[in-house]
Amino acid sequence: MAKVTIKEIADILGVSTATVSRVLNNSGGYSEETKRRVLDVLKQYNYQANAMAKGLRTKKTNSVGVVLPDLTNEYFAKIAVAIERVLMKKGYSINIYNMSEDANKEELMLRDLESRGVDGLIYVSGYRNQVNRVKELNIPVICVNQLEKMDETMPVIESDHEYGGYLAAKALLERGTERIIMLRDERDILPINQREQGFKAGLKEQHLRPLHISRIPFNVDAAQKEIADLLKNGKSFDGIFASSDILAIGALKALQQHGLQVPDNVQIIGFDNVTFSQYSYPALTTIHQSTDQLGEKAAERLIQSMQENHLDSNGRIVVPVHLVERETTQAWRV
Amino acid sequence: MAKVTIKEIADILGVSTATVSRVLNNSGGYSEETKRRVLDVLKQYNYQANAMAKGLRTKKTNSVGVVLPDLTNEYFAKIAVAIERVLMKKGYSINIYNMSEDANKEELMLRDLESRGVDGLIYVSGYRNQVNRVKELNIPVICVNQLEKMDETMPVIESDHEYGGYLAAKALLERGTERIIMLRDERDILPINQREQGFKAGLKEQHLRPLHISRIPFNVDAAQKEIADLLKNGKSFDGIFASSDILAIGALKALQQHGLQVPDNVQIIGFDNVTFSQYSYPALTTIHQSTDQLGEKAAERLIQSMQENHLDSNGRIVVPVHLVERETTQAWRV
DNA sequence: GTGAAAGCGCTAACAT
DNA sequence: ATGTTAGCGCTTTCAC
Repeated sequence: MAKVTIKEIADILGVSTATVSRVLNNSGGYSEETKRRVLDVLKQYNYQANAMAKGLRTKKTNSVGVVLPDLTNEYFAKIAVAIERVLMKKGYSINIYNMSEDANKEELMLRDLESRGVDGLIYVSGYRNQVNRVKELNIPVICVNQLEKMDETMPVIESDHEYGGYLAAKALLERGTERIIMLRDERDILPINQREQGFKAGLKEQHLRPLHISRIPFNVDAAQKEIADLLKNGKSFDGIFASSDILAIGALKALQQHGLQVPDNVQIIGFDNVTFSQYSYPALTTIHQSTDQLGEKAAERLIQSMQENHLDSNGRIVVPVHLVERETTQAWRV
Repeated sequence: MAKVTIKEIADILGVSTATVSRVLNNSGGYSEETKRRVLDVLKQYNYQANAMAKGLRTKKTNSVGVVLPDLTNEYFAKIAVAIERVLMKKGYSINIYNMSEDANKEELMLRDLESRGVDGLIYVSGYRNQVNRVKELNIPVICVNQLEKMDETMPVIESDHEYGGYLAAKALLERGTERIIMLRDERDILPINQREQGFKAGLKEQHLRPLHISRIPFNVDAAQKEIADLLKNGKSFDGIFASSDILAIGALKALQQHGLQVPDNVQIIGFDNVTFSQYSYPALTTIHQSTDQLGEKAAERLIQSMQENHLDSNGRIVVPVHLVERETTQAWRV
């Protein structure tokens, strides 16, 4: 029951700890015969290496940190799980640092990161300053969907937000809408700005512009209130592009409470394809972001960096997005 | 930049490592004067203890494991975050073990748990056998909402599932429904069984019984299909109690697609009060479970166990639930 | 009040 | 092919 150590295994076999260690690490320098004997006893006693002793000696912990803004947000949780799936297979375990949008935690996180000696870090949705502080740890860092432009040396994995916005504009136009508004997260962050850019570019191809762009806090209630206000003020529109499904859901609710039919009177396209978007009524048409690919690619890239033991980058990886057509848009018309 | 060690601090000050260590741990045996000097240099060099060296020496890691079935499920993520909030304040960091409903991972988790030497463990939604295996680690373990009856020595924090079911029945009856069906997770697990018990007890008080109980897989589509089938087969009902919001959402969708009005023709009550339940249309009436309390109480209790260094229990803690009335039920009728 | 030294469990030179 | 040994960074007796 008490954990068995290398020394005890060695004593049982009458060999040295070095031999046991060699077998454990497959580092060669022993006969097939000893290998077999050692392995047997190891298994028999269910030997489990002491990670702290090993880490102290080797300066490698086989663990990586994952920093994200909010674990209760399905989108981030999915990315974390995808990262874990890949890293787990390679023998790494992960420490999640849930920032809870709380600046105080940053200091605590940095201390913990340093104290525990993670071998690498994946920073999801970080601001430039936050990421720069983390770089001082001198371990490989990968960003996923960064919120501000990083310096050139930072490897980044991101969704094709701009093309997503473009797809939304195109889809709305093809389905006959003409007076389109955009509902966007008020924060001046890269992914949202890029979605807006792409969206405008899509409209511009048809020599159109958004009728109106609302900048609102990132939550359902704000979106609901905003659409209700626009309606109350007599604003007339037949299409909405929301920068996130969260906002689209709020818009949908406001329209329904105002007695408007979706998609007959107003069509809506969201962004992210969160699980719930398929269960609203009507089900939300949206731009799909692949959290799986985001997480997997980030993990693969980090593993590569950790093995090659270099910190610098070879640029960005852009993960494609696509339109998921459901019920808040009409059948294709053109 | 390179991490500074106790030895370096000691050399700078011309004292021994022992003295620095004593100051660091507030263990006394030094003058106020030295304390001040040591603290100064510590701060100046931004000293950060090496967690591995410390852990190796003290056999304490100041970390606890949190095992849960699925991180991408908001319910579990919220519990994890609540646990973290409490433990973080006490200087613990947490390792999340996301089982992804995958039995293979259990072995990996146990190895990792042992190897990293966590000081305690919180097992969320575990089966008896799983928890028993974990008990062999000889560290304090707390269960949250266990899926099967544990032995008497296991401390458990759980929602009052039974009373929740009772509340749902009472609410449905008070709002005039008479032909009530229940939609439940098909798995034979404690929380769901208890909700059913309470629900039946509530009906029985009015000398009623559920018209029908459907056992279905735990996902939206299954619920939607089940209600669609019942409707197709001419089953007539005016109230639904779903054992989880997830199922309630599926039911709502099926009713809407069948042209039925909620709550006019059919009233629905769910369970859990997941974030999304307030944003469905109409918004879901549901039984609220406090993930915050569940997580906080589990963490507090674990801290106590770890400090007292005893493994046994003092029974169960039951966290209250309550009805959250929204739009899938009618106004109170008597 | 302070220092010397041992040792936690492991790996990696360096011997043999 | 195998053993001996030093040491990773820390805490904790035991001396003084």
